[in-house]
Amino acid sequence: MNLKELAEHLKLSQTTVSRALNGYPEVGEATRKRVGDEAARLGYRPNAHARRLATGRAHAIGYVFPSDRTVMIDPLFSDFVAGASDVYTARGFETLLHVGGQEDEMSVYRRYAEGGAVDGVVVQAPHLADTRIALLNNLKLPYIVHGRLEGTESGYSWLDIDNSGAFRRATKLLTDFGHHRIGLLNGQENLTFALHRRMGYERALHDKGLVVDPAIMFSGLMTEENGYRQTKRLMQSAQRPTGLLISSMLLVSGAMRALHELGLVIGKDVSLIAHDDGLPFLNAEGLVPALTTTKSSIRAAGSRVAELLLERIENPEGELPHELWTVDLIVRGSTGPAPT
Amino acid sequence: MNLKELAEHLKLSQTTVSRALNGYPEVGEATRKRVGDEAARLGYRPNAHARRLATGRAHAIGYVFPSDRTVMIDPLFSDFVAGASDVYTARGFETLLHVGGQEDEMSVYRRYAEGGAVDGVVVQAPHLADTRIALLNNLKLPYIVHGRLEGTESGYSWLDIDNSGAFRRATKLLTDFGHHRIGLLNGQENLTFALHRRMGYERALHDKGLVVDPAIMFSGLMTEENGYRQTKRLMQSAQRPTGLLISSMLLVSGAMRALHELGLVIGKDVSLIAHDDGLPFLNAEGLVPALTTTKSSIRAAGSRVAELLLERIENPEGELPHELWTVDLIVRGSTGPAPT
DNA sequence: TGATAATTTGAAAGCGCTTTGGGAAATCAC
DNA sequence: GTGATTTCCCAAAGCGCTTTCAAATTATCA
Repeated sequence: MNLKELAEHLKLSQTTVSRALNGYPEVGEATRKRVGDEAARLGYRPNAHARRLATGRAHAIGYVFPSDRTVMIDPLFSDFVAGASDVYTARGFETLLHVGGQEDEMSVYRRYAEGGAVDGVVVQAPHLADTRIALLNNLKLPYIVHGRLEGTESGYSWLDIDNSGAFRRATKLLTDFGHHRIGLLNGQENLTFALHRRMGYERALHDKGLVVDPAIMFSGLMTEENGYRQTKRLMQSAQRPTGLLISSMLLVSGAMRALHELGLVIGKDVSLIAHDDGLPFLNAEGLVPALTTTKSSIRAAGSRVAELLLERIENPEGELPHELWTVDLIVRGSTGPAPT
Repeated sequence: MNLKELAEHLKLSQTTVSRALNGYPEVGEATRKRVGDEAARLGYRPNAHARRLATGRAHAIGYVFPSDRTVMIDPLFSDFVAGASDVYTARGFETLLHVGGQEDEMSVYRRYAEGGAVDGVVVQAPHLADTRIALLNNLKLPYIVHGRLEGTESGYSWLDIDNSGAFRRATKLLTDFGHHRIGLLNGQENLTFALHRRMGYERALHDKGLVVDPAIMFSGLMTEENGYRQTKRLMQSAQRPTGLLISSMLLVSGAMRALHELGLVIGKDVSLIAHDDGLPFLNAEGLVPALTTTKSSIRAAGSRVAELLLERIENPEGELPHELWTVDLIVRGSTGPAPT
């Protein structure tokens, strides 16, 4: 069943049927209803590709992830995309996913733009030497960055959480509790989110006149195993920290394992604050003790990014949107006064 | 730059240029080279939608996930899709993703099929009352099931791992070690993979003449928290198990936390075997003690499913492919003789 | 009532590609 | 040299929609 057949069946022109179905005003209410009813009854579905060709709009958004596992390794991405998918579907957009492979990220963008495969893309996990933005500007492919570039916040649209502020507050909570030796288990610091977290952490230390000691810091893949190993390393060092800031729940998972093994009591011997992206399978509140966290839903961010991107596509000449989300600090049982 | 312009520039017809670019034989080698070179030089990219419209093939595969979180909750899916994406891109296919939202899974399939949006779909996580297969058969939309339906293995194409065999062997390992009270922490048993695992487990118990005790079994969401809670429940019950079979690494993560808390030594007081999908962020070998696992890479399965689906699309009349993968049992330090 | 405006419908062009059905030129057999 | 193949290329149709431009119908008003 295609438009032509439907039109013939209704004894109307394709034009009218198309208009009726797409909500154009130049069609009588009676006709519109008749067309709508028949289309539904016969199960007519417009051919997506024909529509795209005719309108020149892809009605699709692209998500491209690099082939090296550094980002994919983190299960965050599924929640992020899930949050967005809702939004797209509601607006009649498809979600295109591309993960790794031989073709590098840049040439995928190029292919997307030049072949008209998508109307826009979401840029994930910006890093320090990120060249994606420049390319996308060049290609005139609308995009929105989840996160921020380092150094500049203008000239592109973004949505980010206040990583720096969150970690600053978290660190301050610990210093206020009397901790003066606080470790940091962070993501790879060539990713701006991780860098910002470190900056917030260092800033809070400076505020209190405390030293920043690289010996009790870690930056790398946020796996359970790294959480375990690094926590062990830190806690077995000569001057072990009494507080730990941890950038992801997976790192925490390993960290807690290490602490248990060392016989250290969380919230007493050592205070823990983790960043919680709200992943459904690893709940900070369900731990014992319940974790103090800086919390921000990655799924909600995914949805909002999607909305902003669609707005941008509708109105390419408008202001470049940007949003900075504050992060909740939720104090639970894993933080307490520094041991004396 | 479109085909017409490229053709004019080359002083050739669109026909010839199209054929040269797509590798048809009716074009001279010299011409083909000239066309290819110019196309590359000018950065010509065929418009994907026009091609789809002309060929009637979408060159896209759909992945649709239900809106309830039961599947999405598990980060497996990202690795599964990542494995597939490689394959698709190499063959010029896009990956379409749809997650939840108002529209239910079934109507997404319908839309995909009737609107020609995709050439095929991958069906994930089949469950007992699964109606997707019937619908897809009806819609004549090629598909492949990752997993199996309950009761029948013919009439549809599938790729599955031998869940039943894996858990049977794992259970046998424990019974051979002298365990006769073995707990099971499983996924939701309306999902066939989980059901099969339980069947393998029960079968092995029967083989040894051991009773199947529902009191030391759990079926539900595979979250860290459930792993923790259920392990606590089991180990605090009157007749606590000396062995534990666990369906996912996330459950294990919680289980180990509970065991540490209870002061039970893994591999001695209690033996652990987990199913490991090869997720990069939670490594069974890195745990202490290293975990005995039934291991099967979900990423590899994702790739292979993709290949099979593409074959099926190329040759819709061919045999329905199916593959059953055996699962490795890797014995490490978390299993040992039953305590006396 | 006739002129004008507003509403409703249609014919046809066009989006950028693939592919059918030929046709011209080159090659071959004899 | 002729006719039969083979090789290489092209014009034009068509995929299923949207949208422009124009026409037909109905409503409005002096």
